[in-house]
Amino acid sequence: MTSQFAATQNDDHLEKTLDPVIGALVRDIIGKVADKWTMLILEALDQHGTLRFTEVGRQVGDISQKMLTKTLRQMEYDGLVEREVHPVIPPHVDYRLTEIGRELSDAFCGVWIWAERYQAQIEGARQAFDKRKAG
Amino acid sequence: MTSQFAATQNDDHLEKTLDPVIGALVRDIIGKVADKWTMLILEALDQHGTLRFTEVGRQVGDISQKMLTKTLRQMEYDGLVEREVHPVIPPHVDYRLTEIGRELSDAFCGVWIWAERYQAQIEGARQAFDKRKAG
DNA sequence: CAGTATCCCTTGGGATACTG
DNA sequence: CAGTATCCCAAGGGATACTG
Repeated sequence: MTSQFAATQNDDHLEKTLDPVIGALVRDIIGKVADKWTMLILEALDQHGTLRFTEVGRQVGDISQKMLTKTLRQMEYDGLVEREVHPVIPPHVDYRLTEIGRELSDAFCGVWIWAERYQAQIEGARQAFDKRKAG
Repeated sequence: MTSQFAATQNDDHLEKTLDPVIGALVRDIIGKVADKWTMLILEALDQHGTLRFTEVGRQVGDISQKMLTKTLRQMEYDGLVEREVHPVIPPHVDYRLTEIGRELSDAFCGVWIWAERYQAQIEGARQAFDKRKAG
């Protein structure tokens, strides 16, 4: 804990911080999973079921090979995707969501809908903010 | 578009990428909002209603003043939080969620629940991954 | 095809010090 | 109290080249 906001020890009437209720592992998981590329890949695999490496990249669109590899590895590590290698030449590798990957995709669904629904309002808020600062 | 996975032009039978259906602005919004600190602050303000600058930091726990300021500014810019300055000495600044901030918090709720529910399974997947690579 | 390795620049993010 | 400003290091992330 190196936070500049740690509660003082004798202030025991203070409400607890998020730490105890949320837990370090959950925070770590959120840190890994609340990521743009993860969300995009989750979405792509959720829509298409099974995709090859290159197909995932094509579906996501604007992603470099490096980030695609890295994000897929992390997702595999966390058990969100299954990776199936067909030992043929040229190589053929399939990716698909696991059960918990699908569940996470479902959980993020609400966030996608939120972003879609309020994009105009967010744009408005940004312009209002700029105008406020300028004026 | 600098992706290495762009569909070739004459392959018009290919399924469309996520780009047209998701949209650049929505992707940008997700990029801003799918962030560990944003999620934690959203959660803190959702639980407590209104908090002062320092209180937000204390509730989040392990956040530096720099990231707290920066994240709160971005959230204000996007219209997720309202910032109310009381012109007194010493300064007093209140933060609270806007309507769309609360909606986003709700949308993220499913992700928190997912992380909470599957943390053991994720830990298991990680250990299995390590063992697979080691063995 | 499905990567890995390298280079190199940008951003994230903590620590510390200072200010109205 | 609620910030800004500065320094500095680590991680993100694109481009290119190479490999089984």
